[in-house]
Amino acid sequence: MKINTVLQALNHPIRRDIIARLQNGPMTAGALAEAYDVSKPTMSTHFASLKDADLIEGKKAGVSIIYHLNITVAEEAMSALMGLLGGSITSPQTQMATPEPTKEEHS
Amino acid sequence: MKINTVLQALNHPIRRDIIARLQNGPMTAGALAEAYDVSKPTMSTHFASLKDADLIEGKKAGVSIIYHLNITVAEEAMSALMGLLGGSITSPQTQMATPEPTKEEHS
DNA sequence: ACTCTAATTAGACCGTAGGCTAAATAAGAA
DNA sequence: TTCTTATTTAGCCTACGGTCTAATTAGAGT
Repeated sequence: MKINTVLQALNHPIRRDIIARLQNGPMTAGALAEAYDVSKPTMSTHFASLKDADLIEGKKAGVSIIYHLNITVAEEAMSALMGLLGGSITSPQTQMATPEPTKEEHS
Repeated sequence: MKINTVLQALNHPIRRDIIARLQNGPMTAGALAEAYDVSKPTMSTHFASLKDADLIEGKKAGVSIIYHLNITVAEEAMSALMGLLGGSITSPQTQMATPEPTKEEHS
């Protein structure tokens, strides 16, 4: 799971809303597309973005495609974000930090 | 707290790394800037993005500016993301969901 | 007042994300 | 096979994000 790709995917209101809807159960691409006021090709790119992040998966069902959440990756993303944002809760910041001497590769 | 702005802010490796560093304690803008291989003005825009999301706050200290994490907003962001990604863990998806009849405003 | 340092703002450039319409693909139905 | 429906791909356009250099603001010290 790449946190970068996941955050990229979450960084759009429609895509977040798709995730919220899929919490209630799988839906076809067409049914999802009807819920928003953008064209179907545009929705298709949103699906692609979410698939790219592995947050959703699509199964062919006849002529339609049924999308469902990928629970595993959603959980992984959560714990990664907890590591990022929640780390401060347990270790309060009292002292001034000093910068690393070397130019690190940032994730 | 606007989840949109927060995710926007988190959607860059340098900005995530800044947050990670500030977990260890406050740092000046200059000290943070030295840690990455981009220009200081570029770093300044990253600080602005994080400030816009209220994830960090800057205090003037003489000629420098000391940035520190805004724990409150980080926690709020976490619970918002848990609501988004973690909702499926408790309520498993078994049935096919039906689309909402009205074109809703998505958050 | 002048100067030095720290940080931001201004302005420009480039790449990519998000949107559209039109065309292509895939699968069932006639 | 041909038609129809569902979805994606292709091509294009616009807007915005990330980066840079150069200029500007703000403070502290001399």
